[in-house]
Amino acid sequence: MYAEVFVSCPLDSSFTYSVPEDMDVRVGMRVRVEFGKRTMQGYVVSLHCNKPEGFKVKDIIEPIDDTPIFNESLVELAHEISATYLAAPGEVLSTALPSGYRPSDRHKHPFGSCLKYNAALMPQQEAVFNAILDAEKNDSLLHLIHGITGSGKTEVYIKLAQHMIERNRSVIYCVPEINLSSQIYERLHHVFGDSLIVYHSQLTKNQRLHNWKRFYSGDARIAIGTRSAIFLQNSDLGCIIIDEEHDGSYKENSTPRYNARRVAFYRSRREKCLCVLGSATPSIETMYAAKKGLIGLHSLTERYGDAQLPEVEIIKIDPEKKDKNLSPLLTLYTKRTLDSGHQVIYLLNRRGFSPVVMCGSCSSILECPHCNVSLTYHKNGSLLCHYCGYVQALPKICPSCSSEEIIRVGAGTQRVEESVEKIFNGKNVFRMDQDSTRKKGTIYDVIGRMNSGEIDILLGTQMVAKGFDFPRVSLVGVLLADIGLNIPDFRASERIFSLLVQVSGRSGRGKEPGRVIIQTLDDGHPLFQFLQKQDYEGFYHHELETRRALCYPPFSRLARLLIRGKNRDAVEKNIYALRDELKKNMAGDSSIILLGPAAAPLEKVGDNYRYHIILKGARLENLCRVISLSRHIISDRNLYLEIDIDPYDIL
DNA sequence: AGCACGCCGACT
DNA sequence: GTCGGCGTGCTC
Repeated sequence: MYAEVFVSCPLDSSFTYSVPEDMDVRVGMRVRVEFGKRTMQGYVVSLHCNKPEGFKVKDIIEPIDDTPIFNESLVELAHEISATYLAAPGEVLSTALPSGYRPSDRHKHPFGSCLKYNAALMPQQEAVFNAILDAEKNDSLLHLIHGITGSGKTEVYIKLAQHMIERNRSVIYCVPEINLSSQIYERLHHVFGDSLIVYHSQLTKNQRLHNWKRFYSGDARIAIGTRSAIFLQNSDLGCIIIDEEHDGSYKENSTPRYNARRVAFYRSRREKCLCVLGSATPSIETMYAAKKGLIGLHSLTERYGDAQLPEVEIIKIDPEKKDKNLSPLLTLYTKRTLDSGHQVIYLLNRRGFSPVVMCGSCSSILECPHCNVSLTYHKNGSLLCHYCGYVQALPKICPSCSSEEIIRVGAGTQRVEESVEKIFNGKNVFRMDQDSTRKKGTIYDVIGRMNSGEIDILLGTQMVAKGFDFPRVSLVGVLLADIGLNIPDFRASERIFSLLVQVSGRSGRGKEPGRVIIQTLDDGHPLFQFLQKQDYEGFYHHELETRRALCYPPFSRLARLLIRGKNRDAVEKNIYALRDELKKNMAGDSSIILLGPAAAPLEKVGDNYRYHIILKGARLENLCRVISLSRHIISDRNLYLEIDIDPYDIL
């Protein structure tokens, strides 16, 4: 007996190993094999009796699993993903499957008591629930729930999940971040008990394996997790839920660069299961597909309970003024809100103390020696690179002109925390960013302290914007809405609009009406008009026209080819060679547009120079064909070619 | 991707 | 003479 085995290597084909007489090896098992000089984990995708010729066959060393942990349908899915994202099937399988050896159930989820499940659906929610199930009968499987913040999308998801589980089918519930998964975990646990598992990268390998097996066997029927949960296997998948479908974290940032949302579409089609996307600010691509009728569109326009959408005010701030971080109006509203016993959330999407340190004499900016980004000053006196983690002490004199006039420009969460504490003396300010929540469980702690009323002002980066449900927050302040708006990326507007709608939605979730104050340097930017009216439709149409004019998605598919390496000349030389090869292979295909080559906006990260080419094409197959034909041109082992199909950002 | 082999420069 | 640079090729 012989087994076709994939290993995690950038190689297209499987390898044949012989199965020793007395060894129990079945399709869907992981095995240990000798591959060249090393032993690796392999994935058995088929068995046969044809003695291969032309090479000597090695024995499988031993099976890792005693029973299969995946089936043929995952193998087919892996091939589809491999073809779409131009990654090797073995690499896809190793990403999709858990890698532990000994299943462990030692994982304990932190429990709090901040959320309660309310089973009653409001009429709109009920209508959406019914519409989706009706459509399912007609094999209409893809659905988008466009629901304003606080409209109770989660209740609809839960009802759908219950419906499936009652019919002995299973459910995968994807959320963008682990952060959110612990909150929703608790809520779902009340409903589904031990039938629920979690699946994300913060579990250990063995915990992942344990949960994978529980879901695979049908012992657990519902899984909540981040993007990797999209690969969970089950004999009868009934529904995939992609919450906050617009979120960029569904896109994997290393090979295979898949998007869990697209994988969900593939699985929905293959396994005839429902796929329900939800968002208050759907991605332009998803909404476009919905409006074209390719995805069923459902709206939730009312907030759950008695809550109303908050009132939004846009304030132009003067960068010259001393109180630019906290305008008089925001200060006033904050005082009022705190005086009435409510809570405030401030969003400042930038961590550290000050994002730029420059010399007042020669105006040179201190940059990371490994990346071409400015170093951020942190409170402990260090200068930190937010890309590669490089740390150095704040220099006493300017490295280029030796002047002693070192100025810290701009404000991050740390600096604003200091001034907010000063202004609202005696109030409890909590700063929530990557630096303050590095320790496990901190976020859970914050949730408890917000609910108990211990925290008055929660100040943080985009972390504070997502998914929280604090009924006593009635004011949200965005301290500088411009951060990230002007980066050279076609999704910048969409990202910021979504973030600002999301954070606005944290205000006014209880009985008290909410208010949002957005401070910006550029109140003329069209985005703010739509934001002020909480007008997603308006923003969508505006953004769609921009995309149409420049032929960006949804009017094209994109592929990004990036070469990185330590030697700038080699990178540059090879990106031009790649350009020539692509052009050659594109000949006659006028449907593909090639942009570049150019230095990537982040030209150097971690000592690697980065140059890229963007391809736009009407059809993904054509893009993939041209890339496949051209990629071999890069053979320099000191260079690395990143192929990113449907990139989320192009920095 | 690793990890070999292999073929030339500068060292004890 | 050999230690070690990284170009090229293979992995069942």
